[in-house]
Amino acid sequence: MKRTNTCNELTAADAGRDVVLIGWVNSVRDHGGILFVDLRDREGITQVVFHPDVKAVYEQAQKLKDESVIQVFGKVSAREEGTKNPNLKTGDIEVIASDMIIHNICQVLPFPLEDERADKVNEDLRLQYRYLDLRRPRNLNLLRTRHKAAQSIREYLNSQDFVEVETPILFKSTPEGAREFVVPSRTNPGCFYALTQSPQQYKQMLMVSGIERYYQMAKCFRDEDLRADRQPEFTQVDIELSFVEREDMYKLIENMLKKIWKDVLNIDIPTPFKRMHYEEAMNRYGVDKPDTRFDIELNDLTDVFKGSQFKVFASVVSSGGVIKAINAKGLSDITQGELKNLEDVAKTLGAKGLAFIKAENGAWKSPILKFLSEQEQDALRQRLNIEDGDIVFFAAAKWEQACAILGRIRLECGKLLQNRGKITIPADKFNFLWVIEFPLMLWDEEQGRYVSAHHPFTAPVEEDMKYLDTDPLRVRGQHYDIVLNGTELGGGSIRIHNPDLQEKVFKDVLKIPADVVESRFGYMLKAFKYGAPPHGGIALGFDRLVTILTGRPSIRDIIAFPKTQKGQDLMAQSPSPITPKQYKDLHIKPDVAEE
RNA sequence: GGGGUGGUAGUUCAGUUGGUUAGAACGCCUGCCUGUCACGCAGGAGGUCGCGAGUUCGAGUCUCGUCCAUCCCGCCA
Repeated sequence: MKRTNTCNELTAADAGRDVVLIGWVNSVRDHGGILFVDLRDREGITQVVFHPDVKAVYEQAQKLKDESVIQVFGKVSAREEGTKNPNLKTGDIEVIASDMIIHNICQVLPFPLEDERADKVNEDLRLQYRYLDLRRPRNLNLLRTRHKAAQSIREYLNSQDFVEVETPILFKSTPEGAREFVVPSRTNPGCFYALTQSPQQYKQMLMVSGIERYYQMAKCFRDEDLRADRQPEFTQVDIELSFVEREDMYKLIENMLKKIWKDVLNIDIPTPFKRMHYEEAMNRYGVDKPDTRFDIELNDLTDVFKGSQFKVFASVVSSGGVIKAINAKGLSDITQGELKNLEDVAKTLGAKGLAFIKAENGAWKSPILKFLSEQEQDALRQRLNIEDGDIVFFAAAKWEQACAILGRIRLECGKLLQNRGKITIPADKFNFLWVIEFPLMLWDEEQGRYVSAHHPFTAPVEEDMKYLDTDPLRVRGQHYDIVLNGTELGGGSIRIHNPDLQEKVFKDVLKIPADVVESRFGYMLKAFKYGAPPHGGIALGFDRLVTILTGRPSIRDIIAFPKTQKGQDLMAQSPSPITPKQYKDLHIKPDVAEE
């Protein structure tokens, strides 16, 4: 080995020992007659001292640049009182250098690596030099935390007799779901693989195989536009079990998350988690992944405005829509700019505007006040508990849309109130929540047919089975989402294992043509006829999980080599063109014609 | 595909109603300095103001286009 110790190890007890350290030059402080180097490896920092009496080594040291890699031979020396550095774990000692090997002189850095400054540097520059950005101890530790979380998950699932199985990444195209990355097949001209969006079908096949308990840290790929919490390739903790019911899944995942939080953060999270029906989540919080760390909730006022003189609301009600409102308590001091922002948010979700009532100095101020009758105002005051200092926002639209609008407004108000110090949304509070009883189907206006709310393999809730033909929207699925502080960590379901029911869902309910069903899912339907066990599973977004564990704002922070919003790797510069020969071998032709 | 924000020195930023030679901090280079730990001190170099048009006597500044990054909507069965 090139070293005797790492840079976090040496203490006063080691004084007098001959040691070898190797690492990066964190900083050089040249005092003319004496020179200090802070030597850093992944474990810590140790101060190395170069004296001019060891002339050759001292002169070498004067040429050192930050981030160069050096190997230092020397003797541990206890620092004299007054020269100790209490901020450093090894601050009681220093290594007096007697010899040094310079392994690599570092060029001038493209950006500073010191955290406070580096965090402000343009992300595209940092991504070009991702290896340098990662070298910062903070970022290196993010990868180590990620590793720790993965270990914790494996330990837990292994202890529960799960078998980790690797499933193919080259799968077949399933155009029903997300847009896919497609891979041309050289040996099958004109045919393409698709990279797995998730190992869903493979893991269900493993259940038919009889593996009973499967997991995988599965790489998944989706060719959709990126977000702060979305990358084109990402990792799922993919789990599937046979002979289980929903309750078993809840317990399994609760215990797993409990262990992760204990192992990584040393925090005990209480179990079991709360459960909330989809409809309740929508009605109270306006989303299916509510952040329950703060109290503002939606109210339904549809009945108040039925037949109202206020035509805008009344007409929405008469056409089957709803009127919903939230009271952002204490936010009447909202600025014009902030109000405008909220309005813009509402508009991006399809609202025509954002009606509000401000309660200030004992009076209500609102552009819609003149349309509201005495009774309506009284009803609002009571139902929404409107007091001085409050502001109420309204949404009038179809149920889902009204919920969605106020769900977003709720989150925005939460931020504004938090900035004003009027509420606290604690970052260290972990409100885990199961959202359950989702509808199995949604009506897709564009396609003019029912579509699966999640995926077509989800089993219907037993007692709703009877509505499958008559009123599919009324059928709830045996689906569950695990939600944490407003983030969907994952979701899963008990699956259909009856081939007749599965076929019925494909053909009769989802109206997928028989030949398409056959080509896309034929092997599954066939497999289910050979002894398919009842089974269910879940997939948790591992990157999101680690993002939350580390408290980072972006998923990119906890991925070693993340891609930009356009899906590029700025360091390796992918994607990139391929050669004409490659096109030929792959039996494809370039088409970069203008749209 | 749509909307917002940003792009000025290696980095982070400032740059007034359009007006002389575009500034600061850190970094870099040179010199000095024997106890610093974000060492200090003195001096110096460093710019196609993302790119391309346009308006103007004159554009970092105004207009249009375009590229890149980022946040959001659509999308993510």
